[in-house]
Amino acid sequence: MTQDSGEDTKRRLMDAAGEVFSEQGFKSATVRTICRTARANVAAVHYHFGGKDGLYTALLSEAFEAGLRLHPPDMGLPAGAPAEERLFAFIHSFLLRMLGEGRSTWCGKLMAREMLETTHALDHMVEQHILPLSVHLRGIVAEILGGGAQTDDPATRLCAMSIAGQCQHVFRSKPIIDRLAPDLRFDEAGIRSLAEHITRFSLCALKHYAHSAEKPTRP
Amino acid sequence: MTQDSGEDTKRRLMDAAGEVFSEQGFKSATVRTICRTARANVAAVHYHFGGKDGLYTALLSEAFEAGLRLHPPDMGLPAGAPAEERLFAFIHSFLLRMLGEGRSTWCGKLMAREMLETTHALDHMVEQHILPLSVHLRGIVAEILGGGAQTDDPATRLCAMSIAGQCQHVFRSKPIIDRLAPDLRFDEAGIRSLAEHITRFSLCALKHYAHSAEKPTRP
Amino acid sequence: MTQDSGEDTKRRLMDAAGEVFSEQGFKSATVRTICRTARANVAAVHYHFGGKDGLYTALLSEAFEAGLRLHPPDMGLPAGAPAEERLFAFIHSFLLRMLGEGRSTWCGKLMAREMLETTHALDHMVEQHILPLSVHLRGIVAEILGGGAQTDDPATRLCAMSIAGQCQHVFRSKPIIDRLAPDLRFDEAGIRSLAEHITRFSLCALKHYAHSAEKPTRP
Amino acid sequence: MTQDSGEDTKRRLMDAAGEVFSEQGFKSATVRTICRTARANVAAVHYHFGGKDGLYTALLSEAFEAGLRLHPPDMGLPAGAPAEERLFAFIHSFLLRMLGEGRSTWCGKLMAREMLETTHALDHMVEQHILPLSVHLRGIVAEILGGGAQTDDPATRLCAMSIAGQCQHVFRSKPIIDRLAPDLRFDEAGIRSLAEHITRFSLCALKHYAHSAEKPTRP
DNA sequence: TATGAATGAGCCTTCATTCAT
DNA sequence: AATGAATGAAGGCTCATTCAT
Repeated sequence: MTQDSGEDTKRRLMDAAGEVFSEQGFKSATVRTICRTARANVAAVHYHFGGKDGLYTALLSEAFEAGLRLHPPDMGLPAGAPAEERLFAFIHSFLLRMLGEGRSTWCGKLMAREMLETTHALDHMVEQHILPLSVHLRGIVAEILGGGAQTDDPATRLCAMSIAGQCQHVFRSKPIIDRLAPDLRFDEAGIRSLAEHITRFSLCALKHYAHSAEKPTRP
Repeated sequence: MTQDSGEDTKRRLMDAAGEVFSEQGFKSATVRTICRTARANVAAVHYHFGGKDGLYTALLSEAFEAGLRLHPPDMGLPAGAPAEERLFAFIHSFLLRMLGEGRSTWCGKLMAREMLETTHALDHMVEQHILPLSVHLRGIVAEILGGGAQTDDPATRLCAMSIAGQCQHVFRSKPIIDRLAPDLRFDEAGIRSLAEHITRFSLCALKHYAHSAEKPTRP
Repeated sequence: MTQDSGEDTKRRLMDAAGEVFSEQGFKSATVRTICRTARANVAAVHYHFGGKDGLYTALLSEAFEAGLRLHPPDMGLPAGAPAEERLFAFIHSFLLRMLGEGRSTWCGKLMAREMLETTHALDHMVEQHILPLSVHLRGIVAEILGGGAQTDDPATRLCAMSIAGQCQHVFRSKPIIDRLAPDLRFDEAGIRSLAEHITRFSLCALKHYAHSAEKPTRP
Repeated sequence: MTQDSGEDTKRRLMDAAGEVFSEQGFKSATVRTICRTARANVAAVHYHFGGKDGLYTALLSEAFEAGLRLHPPDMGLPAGAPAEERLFAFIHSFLLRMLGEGRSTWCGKLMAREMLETTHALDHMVEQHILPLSVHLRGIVAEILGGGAQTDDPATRLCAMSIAGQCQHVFRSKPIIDRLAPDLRFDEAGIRSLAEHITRFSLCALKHYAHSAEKPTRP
């Protein structure tokens, strides 16, 4: 209708796709539903994105970037800040990206679905966004582990995985957590509390990991 | 064909459904595929389970119990065993249930799906199986935390969540982990190694959690 | 509905496909039209033939065979009959197959369309049905040409082509012939007259072909 | 883009349509493909020709005339040339128009299509171009038949049809001929050879047709 | 005059489900 | 209890066409 309706329709389609895909998953979501939500024609998706796949890929890319832009993993901290603070920033921003409100959470939901029904978009996503995040976290971890730990050491990798796992859990198991611990709130303060716990738990672990027994003691 | 094919067909359908659903997801899986796998007629699913949904629900119920029966959370340890060993057993059995081979893993995949599209089956699942597991874990955690920590303390809950999160992560983010760390193997030895790391990481954390600062230090 | 409705529906679909495909061509014809004509469900085509392609291939095969069964190229003549008579039989049956009435003419129409929009079904058709016909004709031609002419000689091939061309023309250019020579009738007697002309024309040519100048004289 | 693109675009569209329509057929060819080939906008076809149909009709008209202009049926021979030479010229030019390269062949393909789905354009085409060609050929044929044969005699008509049929066959059954006789080439020399054969075959027939038995002998 | 965007009808196909046997 | 055939509702996609600029 308007002169810039070209980009406008594209925007509306992306927004609608974010809603629908993250709620129903790639397979379940239908192009028709997305277009109805976006008040656009069925053919618009194919015109602008080349098909359902194209729309999904474009969405995934954009969602990740939007999330990172809103809640960058260093949360504005200077690169020279102490590792402890940088770890907290990483964890806090992680939770905000996935538990916060608005379109920044699409990404988390979409990725969670991607874990169940992997599409070809995942490879690109890992290379482009997830690997850098992983390197970032492992840099912090290696510094805290100390003792000459490197970013690529197996121990560093495992510890980073333990931290990422804690972060993702509160999001991915939300339905269960809601039932087991109904008093946990996921508002701004609640998210901050969670971030503080995970940071504290992880710092304790990292600081003593190096001096702990390789295998659990068996007296 | 055979005379006792009544119950037999039902059995074969469940097995096939486990395979197909957990590999392709609920929506992607087709009744035809399941029936072909089970060497049964297309209409058999509707005859025995009333439809695709019914089959899925029936499967979900059975899968959890089968998993717990195969890899009980104490792995046969006596109730009086040291908390460290019981923690390792809990973590190890957790991983085995989800990363192992065969029908014990169906449950994990199906539960992961349930996190995205909650059905009425979840409430029953939580009450019946997950809450007991949670209590079990929190018992161990409280004991290790020491200092009079109770099973219901917020700190205990959070720490238990951190442990469960680490366990679930290796399973739920498998597609990503496969890409980021292609050398990680999930055979028997690999699973054991993972369990050892998570136990070690968590023990370090638990043992020093009580004496750590509430908030990350800000020197 | 009835017990043998399985084969019945298949039959009706083939009949409808013959009508629709031969009138509209492969691309233009729609599965819906065919199914409506056959009073069958849209999905029936995919159930019985695996798709539009499958139905088309099956139809083409069957139509050719039905035509040949109804009007065999020797028209019942003994193998030892004189070559002239066998040539007439070949030409006459050719015209009957394409200009006659009923389903035997589908094949001609379909093949005509195949010449314009070749589908993958053509290769099979050539190997299975057309090559044998070609060999048959060339056998007769070589015998009439005399002088030791072989079935595979270039001259034999060209002459056979000239004969086949005449036969096909009356069918393929029917709309034009109807306009240029409106008095030509294509009833039983008319077809016989045409066959007699083509046989006469071709016999004259074949009998003197060998002794004619290689190139048209240029005095 | 350029100032004179008005007529220029129309030209390019016609050329592109000739290529695409004659290769893919009316239904298969898409407006988009044609416009892409012509480096024109999707809407250009509708602007200049009123739609896909209009473009096709316009093309059909032009193609026939272009073909006849390029390869006239007398191929420049004086009207007084011997009938044998004029027959060869007629046949040769016929083949060149349909088997040659470039835009002269569009006509043949489009006409072949018209035989299957007659449009209102055919009547005009017959009156304007085909009837004159028919008269031309029948004049030659009557002369060769001799014995006072007239242009309008049934025998003359039938023989002319036999000749036209041979010419059209090599073009209309090309996909089959390519498979049955893959060594036949349709380059300049190949086309000349074919014209020589058809002329020779037809001359043999015409010269003895009058004295042959009405019906094939039955000894 | 020419264009990029938008439209809606229609196509082939797939699927869960039901029916008659 | 079990089967093969049939059904109808979508689903993704393509296409000719139109619209606003």
